[in-house]
Amino acid sequence: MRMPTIRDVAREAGVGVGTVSRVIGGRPRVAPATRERVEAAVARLDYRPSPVARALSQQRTQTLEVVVPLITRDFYVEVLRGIEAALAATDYTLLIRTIERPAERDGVFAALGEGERADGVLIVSQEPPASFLARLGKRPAPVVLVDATHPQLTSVAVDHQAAALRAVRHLLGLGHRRIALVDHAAMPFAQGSPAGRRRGYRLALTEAGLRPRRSDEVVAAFSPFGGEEAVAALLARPDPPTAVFAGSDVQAMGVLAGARRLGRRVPEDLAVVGYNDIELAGYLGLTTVRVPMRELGRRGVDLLVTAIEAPATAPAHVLLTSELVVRATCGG
Amino acid sequence: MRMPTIRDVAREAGVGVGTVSRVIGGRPRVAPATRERVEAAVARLDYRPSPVARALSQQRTQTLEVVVPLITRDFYVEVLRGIEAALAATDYTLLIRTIERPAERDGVFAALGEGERADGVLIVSQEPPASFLARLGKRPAPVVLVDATHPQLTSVAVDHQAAALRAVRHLLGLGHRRIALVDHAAMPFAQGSPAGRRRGYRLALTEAGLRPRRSDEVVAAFSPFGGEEAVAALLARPDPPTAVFAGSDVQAMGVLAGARRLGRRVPEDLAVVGYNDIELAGYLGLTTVRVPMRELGRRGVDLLVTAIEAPATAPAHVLLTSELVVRATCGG
DNA sequence: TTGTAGGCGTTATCAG
DNA sequence: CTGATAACGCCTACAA
Repeated sequence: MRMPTIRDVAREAGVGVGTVSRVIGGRPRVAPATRERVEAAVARLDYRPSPVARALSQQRTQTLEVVVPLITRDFYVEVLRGIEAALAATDYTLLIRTIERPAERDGVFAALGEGERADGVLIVSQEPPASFLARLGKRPAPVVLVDATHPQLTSVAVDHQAAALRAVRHLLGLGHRRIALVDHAAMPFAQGSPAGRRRGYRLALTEAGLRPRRSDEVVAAFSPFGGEEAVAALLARPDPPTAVFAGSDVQAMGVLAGARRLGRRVPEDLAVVGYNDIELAGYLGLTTVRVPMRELGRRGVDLLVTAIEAPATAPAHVLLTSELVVRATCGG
Repeated sequence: MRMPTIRDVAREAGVGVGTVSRVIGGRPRVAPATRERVEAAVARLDYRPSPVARALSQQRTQTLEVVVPLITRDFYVEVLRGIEAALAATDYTLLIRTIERPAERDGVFAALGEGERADGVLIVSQEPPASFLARLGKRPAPVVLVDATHPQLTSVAVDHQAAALRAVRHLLGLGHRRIALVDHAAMPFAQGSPAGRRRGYRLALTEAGLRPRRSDEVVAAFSPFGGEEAVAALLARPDPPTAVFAGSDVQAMGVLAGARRLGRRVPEDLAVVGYNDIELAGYLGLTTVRVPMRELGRRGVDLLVTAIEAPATAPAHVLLTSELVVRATCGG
């Protein structure tokens, strides 16, 4: 019932363990005949090397750890898919940690580089806490930030500000002068995307000679309901906006439905632009910002694997670009 | 730059490694004063025990492996959330393997119980291949099937047939006599849910004295587009159905939109029932079958952890029940 | 209560 | 080309 070990194989094949190790490691310098004997013994015993023992001996686990916030959101799921896709080409395995509640955050980061459980870490949409950075200072381990940035750490991010700027400029170009921003609240430790979008939004208005109004920036729940509530409130005002830029397609979907429910036509009465370009967006004919979500994950893995395999170089900062996908809801 | 080991701590604290091991393992029988000295040394050195070495020594990795098909679908994401939730209470860690393409399947299962990389395995919505089962016969390892069943393996599943039966019965009770089934194709190695639903659908019709027609069973792409195409084809027939039972909420969403686009009112002209009860369903007012997706994951973890910690007992088979959530689209 | 030695399964080194 | 043997870092007897 015990799993056969390399020693069992060696005995079975009548060779030393070193030779077996060379054979299963696919290393050269072993006589063809010997190799064959060993392979036969491996097959007969159905031997499989222990990844744990190998990891201890080589100081390498062939595992990547990824820290990701609540995996419900399409954004993270897409990033994960990108990570998975990139991983398929390597022989690394994925260890996943999610931070669903802020309280979990400290524990997760404390255990993060913990005793080399993984060869590298991918942190998605989170700002690493100071304690973690301090630890890194002493024993630098390969870490890559995805959809976040930090001067000392390698990262792959998207410029949310530039993306929002472009989206709002497009609406301005269409003649809109009252444009509302409907976004979700920033996550406790990842102000990133909503903050960037807000800056881009304000900048676009300012550029056009308009004064951004705080009352046009609405924070709504991250769901269609949130979007619907927000648009209802906006349209109930004496001077309603003629366009809405939403911080997520999910909220944009609610904006669309809410506007229609109130008898407004889209895009004639209200133009709507979303963010992310999830699968649903195409179906809804939603004009939106296409964020390279999978690419974020893929590049993250590339950078991490490079960092693991190459000697520590200076942190790289990759910035991916988003593009505006014009469909029906903006009237462009 | 080297990570401190238990030996460094022992030297620093002026004790033996055994004592340090006892302290960090939280075991009793160590003098308070000694314990304090050791803890101080641990803090000073910022020592963290190596999970790899511990795993090798204890033959236990404190890791659970989960095999899940394409993580895009809400169903799997929800199951994963359930798994995560249950895991949070334990000190196990998650190793994830996805099977996006059928070709990956063999490789994943071949490497599955491989040399104790994990203490247990959770297989989601997949029928384990014969080769895997054979291996299990020789060296039984804790495995739990989620949303799938096998006589020899512990499992937690939902009765898709019963759920479909109930949903279609409901439509029949509302007076519908032409009810179409719009479902997606079964995955290569997991006929499970579409097959079960089809049986339930047919059974309900038969019970009501109706003859199920093959032409009323439409296989559509797993997307809103798929649902929309399917409903368009159905409504174009000379004798269109008055109700549609969809195999997923995502497709039901397309059915809704497609029907409306063709000028049909829902539920007056066409009743629609979905499946799964994803978040969007509530928003759309979609009547649907609530599948306990998170619960599947949670129970799976419970069963697995039990199997790991208790001696091998007979395989348990847990069957979870779904309920029909009546909202607006069925006219009930 | 505490220290020491042996073992967990591999890989790497180094004679032969 | 091949076989011992010493790490790798920890845990668990066992002895003191």
